[in-house]
Amino acid sequence: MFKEKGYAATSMRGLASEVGIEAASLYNHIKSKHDILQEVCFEIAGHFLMNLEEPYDQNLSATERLKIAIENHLHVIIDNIDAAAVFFNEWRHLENEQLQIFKKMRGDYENHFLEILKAGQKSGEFRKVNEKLIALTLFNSMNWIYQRYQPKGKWDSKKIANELAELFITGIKNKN
Amino acid sequence: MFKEKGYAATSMRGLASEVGIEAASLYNHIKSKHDILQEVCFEIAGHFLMNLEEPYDQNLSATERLKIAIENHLHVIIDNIDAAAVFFNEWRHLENEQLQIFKKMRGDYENHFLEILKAGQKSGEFRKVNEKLIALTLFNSMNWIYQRYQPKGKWDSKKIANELAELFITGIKNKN
DNA sequence: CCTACCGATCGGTAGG
DNA sequence: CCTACCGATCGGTAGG
Repeated sequence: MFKEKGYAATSMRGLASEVGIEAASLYNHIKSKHDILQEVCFEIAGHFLMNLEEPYDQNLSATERLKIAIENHLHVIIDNIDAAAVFFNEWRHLENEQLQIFKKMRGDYENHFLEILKAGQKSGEFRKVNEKLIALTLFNSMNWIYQRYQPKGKWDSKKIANELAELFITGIKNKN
Repeated sequence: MFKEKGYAATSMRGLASEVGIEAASLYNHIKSKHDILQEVCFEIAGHFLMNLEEPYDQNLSATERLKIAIENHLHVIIDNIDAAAVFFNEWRHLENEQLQIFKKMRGDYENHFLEILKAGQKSGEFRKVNEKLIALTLFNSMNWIYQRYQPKGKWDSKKIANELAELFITGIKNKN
């Protein structure tokens, strides 16, 4: 419901009737409406950040690391498609410290892409680009997929990852 | 306020106090809260669609047409940055026919990118790609820019357009 | 898990 | 443009 109507437009009574109980009964399972949003957002944030913590083989090229980062990112979205939608659209309804923590996590995550781009330019694999612009473009170009991906549809998550990785890597490769 | 808090979480009283009047007085200028959303969404939709209606030189290559489409699209967003944010985030609060019209317009617009990709593959300018996936990726990879673009910041709208166009066109060009 | 209820706030209208 | 107000609905609590 958060995905379809948005956090603010979803009522506790609406959530309750979806589960078949009264609104008051929800409070035996959760502390508040905000609590649900927090749990969803930070659960997904945790999935994304886990991808960063995996130690990577130092021998991997920036190209290979970028490909893995794209694959991992897409898999988190596709494996948690409804929660990912809430994560991307409703995070701004987080409050105070939660919002700060969220923004910090997102920044750290974006920096991962930035660092790979820098490494690739340094090694000569990638051409000279506006790293920040391209890192944000790359990041955001994957984040719409929850809107269109259908679990039983004709798109396969591995094919999507391969196609997007090829698009971007070809797009920033040094020509030669 | 729709941009920062979202449509549902923005109250008429909040809007009114931002303008320095009482909530009731707003209704001398607008019909309803929904009306404001509609006007914002369809104003931007109109800007996007105007880009499609411009007749294009039949001699232009798909590559050149794609570049122009990217430039036009980014300019609409950058020239209407707050309204564009509402357009992208709040359209789902449109109702009934308005929502149907909106989705149809968006579909038509996405098809424009799709057609350029198809034309480029036919002419041999572009390699074989999953056109629909790449068209949606291209479309969505530009739509985050309102989140980060600062009118007085260091990014220039033409530089952004050039850099993104180069990224994508290089990414789908035939190798030779 | 429920009924019953709280104060607050919502979009909007009447009437001036 | 305002005051005054409408019915509806909100998130949440008390008490069982």
